[in-house]
Amino acid sequence: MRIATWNVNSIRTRIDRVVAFLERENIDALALQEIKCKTEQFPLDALREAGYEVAAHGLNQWNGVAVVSRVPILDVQIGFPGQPAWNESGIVEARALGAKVEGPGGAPLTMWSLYVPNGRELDHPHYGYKLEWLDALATYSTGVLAEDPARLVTLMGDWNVAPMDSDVWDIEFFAGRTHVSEPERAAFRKFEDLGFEEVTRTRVDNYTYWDYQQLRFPRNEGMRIDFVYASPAAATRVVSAQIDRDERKGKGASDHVPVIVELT
DNA sequence: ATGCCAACACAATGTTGA
Repeated sequence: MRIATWNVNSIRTRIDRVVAFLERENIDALALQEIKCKTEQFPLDALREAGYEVAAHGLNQWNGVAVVSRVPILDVQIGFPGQPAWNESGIVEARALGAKVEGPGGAPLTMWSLYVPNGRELDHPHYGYKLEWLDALATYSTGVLAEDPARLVTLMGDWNVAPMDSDVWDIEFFAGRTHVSEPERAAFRKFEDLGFEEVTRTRVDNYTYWDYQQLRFPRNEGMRIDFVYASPAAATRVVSAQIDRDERKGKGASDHVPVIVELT
């Protein structure tokens, strides 16, 4: 079974690229972030024609997450228990959707599509929100594994954290900025302590994001911030991972590219 | 060989992203 995650930066703008990607890469289930539309605005028709069903959650033009699947979606969770609200609004943003799908060998697989808050600046309230958000996700994930350690779960998406210096094109450029600070990195690493394994790091070496500005892609000045954490049982089923760098090319590309994981 | 920011709402700019 082939699953993937992709910050698509507007599903309505990029629906054709998404359908082409699913078919080209033979993807069974795809976690999307930044769909940038309300749930009812999600373009379903082209995906249905291609044989995919959709679980989506979008409140407005910001954020928004979804899972697109050609294997049956058995259950959907909007947000995770304990997910913090964005303080300035009090709204629990559309940044997490869990879809239980018919997974490898028919075993249920819960795919969490996650769009971790950006943080903006180190002294901005959004940064504290980001750390709280990751901590709350870790707490929830601890409970999930405690209930049943054999569960197949993937925490996949745009983590907005570059865990290692080599995950950014110039660590000096990021001095004093978000994504590389130690608290963010510690919050990311915590999932390893809980028993999750980030399954792409050892299998593929590439950036997953290049800014639209400053010729970042032609110069290969990117960031690695999209990851797939797998529960212990899911991690043992991983056979390969790839980063679809070619998706960043050409007119109408998202600034992120898909990360693909094959499970057996 | 990828190319100098893009998407949204809303109607001229403002917000967000990383």
